[in-house]
Amino acid sequence: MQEPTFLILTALAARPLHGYGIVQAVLDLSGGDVKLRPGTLYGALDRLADQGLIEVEREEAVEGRLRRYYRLSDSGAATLVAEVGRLRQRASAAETQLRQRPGAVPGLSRFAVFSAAPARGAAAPGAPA
Amino acid sequence: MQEPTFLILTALAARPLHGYGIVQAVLDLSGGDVKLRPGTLYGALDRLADQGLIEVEREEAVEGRLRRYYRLSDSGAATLVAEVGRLRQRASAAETQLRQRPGAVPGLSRFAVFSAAPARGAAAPGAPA
DNA sequence: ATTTCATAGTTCGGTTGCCGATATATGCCG
DNA sequence: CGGCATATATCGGCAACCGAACTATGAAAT
Repeated sequence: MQEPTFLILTALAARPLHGYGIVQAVLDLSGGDVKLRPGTLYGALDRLADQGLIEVEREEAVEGRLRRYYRLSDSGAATLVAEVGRLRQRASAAETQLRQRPGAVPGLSRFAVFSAAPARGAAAPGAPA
Repeated sequence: MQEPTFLILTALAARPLHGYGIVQAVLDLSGGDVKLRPGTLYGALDRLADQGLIEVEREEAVEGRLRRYYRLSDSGAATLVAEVGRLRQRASAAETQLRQRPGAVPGLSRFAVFSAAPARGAAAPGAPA
């Protein structure tokens, strides 16, 4: 599963949202670095609905504009939970490997490798761009 | 960055490997669920070398068979570290959202949502397939 | 002796999912 | 009145991955 798809499921995990609401939620959840394009969003929405991971909850007409609300299905939630485990496992595996890297300083992992709050664009100390 | 690419960088983080060695390392690191296809592997290797994330360390001829060893560059290591932070952030965001999900039992997160060891194929308790 | 498997790499066609642009429509703000 | 935020639909193109076929050697199994 790719990042945009993962973030769409994530956005819908807390509550049903309509397309544009998903765009905003994903922007927020990703810390501002993933802005879903219409082609990505509606393509993914159709695909995920086909796969049964999400469902149309209801359709609302607000001021002439259509709002189609999507809800995460139970199967979608289970898929997302599995995917979270997968991401965590991948992150741990990479970290373990990086610690064995020639030149790696074992005791410095809590400085060099952050565990949350990515601080986008911040280079690892001592690691050249 | 997609999963196969991430795992290739991960495999090379500890030490240089040749193509076939990467396939085995990725299989191991992913807990057996990612078996790199040749098309994926050699395509990714060329691309990553172009991007400067990996470098050819040396070429060896063992019993008529060529072995081309690749090494993770400093820039590749920095990219991988950033990617690990990204994965962790995504995982946390999804978990936070899932806890707000209608029907989610707050105190049950350590049962329902595992933090490591995905246990592939295991459904979330109470969640239908 | 021959087949099969593991190792090791190359190439090519096909599919999927994402990107980017365009289009449509309404209401608000300057 | 033009631009912006809201809201969805659609289309062409591309990048990355998948799957299969091919070459080649040595070891193990039949």
